[in-house]
Amino acid sequence: MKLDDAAARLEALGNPTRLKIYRTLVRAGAEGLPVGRLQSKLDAAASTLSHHLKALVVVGLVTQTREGTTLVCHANYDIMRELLGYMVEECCAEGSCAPVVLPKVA
Amino acid sequence: MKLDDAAARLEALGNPTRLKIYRTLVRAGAEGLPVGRLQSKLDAAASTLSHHLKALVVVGLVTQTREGTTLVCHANYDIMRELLGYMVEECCAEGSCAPVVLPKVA
DNA sequence: ACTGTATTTCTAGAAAAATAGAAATATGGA
DNA sequence: TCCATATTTCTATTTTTCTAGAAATACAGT
Repeated sequence: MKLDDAAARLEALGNPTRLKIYRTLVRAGAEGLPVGRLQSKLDAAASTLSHHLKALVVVGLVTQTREGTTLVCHANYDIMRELLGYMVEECCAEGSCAPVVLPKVA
Repeated sequence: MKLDDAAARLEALGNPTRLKIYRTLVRAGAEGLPVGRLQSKLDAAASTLSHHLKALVVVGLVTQTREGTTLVCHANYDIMRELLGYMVEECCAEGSCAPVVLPKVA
């Protein structure tokens, strides 16, 4: 992952509303959640939510699949994995190491 | 870690200049780097660099220790660890799981 | 106290982001 | 085709961020 891509993804996550959206989708797992469901859960104006969702989709952290009249949103786990990898990459390459021990997660 | 703290930290990293600063510090390891060294490495105006560093310090991702006339900056690995943990926490709690496999790092 | 180096704070202008109402578009069904 | 529901795009306003020059502060040495 390039630095600018990583920065763009981190920026996308670096807003409370968007982080809440993303986490809600992570919790939802593979089946995802419709936009409308997100809207009621997060209690945001539809246009605002759409705006934030777009920001997450543009950087690849969220994907959307249409099911009839509703749009279902999914967290993209691959991109998240890459982003996490980027964040700890090359740790201490030029100095003594204070190792970044990654947390254990399902 | 609270959502707002996580968002603030991600936002701090979500700027190419600040991400470069942070990664440079991660590479530098435990001994850190003086502000001036960062400035020459990244070729930024001193005031701009100071501004960005402050943003990283405020959210706890970077710490500074004075050594005489120079300020040495260090990546805070503990905070990074917590942030990474937060990002994958509660994966799929409400749905079938597309597991987030964490990357292996030193 | 005076000088030099290191770094921050002040300031201000330009650019970008956040919010949300209103209008527009897309889909499926009657 | 017409309607209802779902979602986005348009538009505008307010707020925040970015950038960097100039001035100020901090420290160590003489």
